[in-house]
Amino acid sequence: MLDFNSLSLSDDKTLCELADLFRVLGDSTRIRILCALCESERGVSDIAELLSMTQSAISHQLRVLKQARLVRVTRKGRASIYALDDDHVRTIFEQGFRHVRHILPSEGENGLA
Amino acid sequence: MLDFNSLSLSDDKTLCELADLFRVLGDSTRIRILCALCESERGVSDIAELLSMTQSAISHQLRVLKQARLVRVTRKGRASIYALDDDHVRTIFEQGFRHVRHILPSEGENGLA
DNA sequence: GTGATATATGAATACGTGATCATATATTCA
DNA sequence: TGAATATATGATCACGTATTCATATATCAC
Repeated sequence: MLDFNSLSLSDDKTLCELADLFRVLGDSTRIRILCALCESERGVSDIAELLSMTQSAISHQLRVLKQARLVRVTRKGRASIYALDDDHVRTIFEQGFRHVRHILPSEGENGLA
Repeated sequence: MLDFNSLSLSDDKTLCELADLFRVLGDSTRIRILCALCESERGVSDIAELLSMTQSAISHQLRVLKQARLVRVTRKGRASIYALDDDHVRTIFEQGFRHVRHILPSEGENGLA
């Protein structure tokens, strides 16, 4: 557990970085990209085809995800292979899903998924 | 652990809800409000003063946070007291911080906080 | 009831941003 | 080298949204 007293309002820089992280996650295209990468690493055009979007749109979004340290790239020939930067992203996702799906309707851990 | 195979691209509705949740978290004002509420429940004008913002701006944002089920309200006299909806929010924050602060540089759980 | 206080809300505006189009860069192969 | 393929990038536009201002609603004290 982290110490949330350290999250006091004085630490504005960290809070802005946190908001920035969530802002990057707050777009359905980027979420779908990350989901695609949860399964396995992929090239740009593969992702574009998976999501039925243009290569350009995906490339632009991958740039955003890379800047946020959420994905990493490796060149393989003329392809850029993108992957989740670490398993961290999965954990953030997991908590988000718990909220969205109301696994914890109000309090208590008795899952009624 | 959740099953991330269930996060396949077919489940677009859930993915959009997830993006919506993160979008709400992706604003520094709302993050600061939630942080203020991490400490204790508070009235609107208290929050406004804490963040040096207008009552109106805070009220508008609290509405967004309420719609996202991130905060709940109780009336006490003429004051509306806002609080985190559940401890869930803290957990989501925690994961976000872990990423921002790079507590896990690449992999492994050995915290070098 | 009136006045004071606390919050909510609607309209307007300024700003950020996601997708598109055209084009540039990079890599492989002949 | 030149053609083909894969990706990156800059400009533009349309749209969403955070804040402000003015005002409405609600609650308490009298």
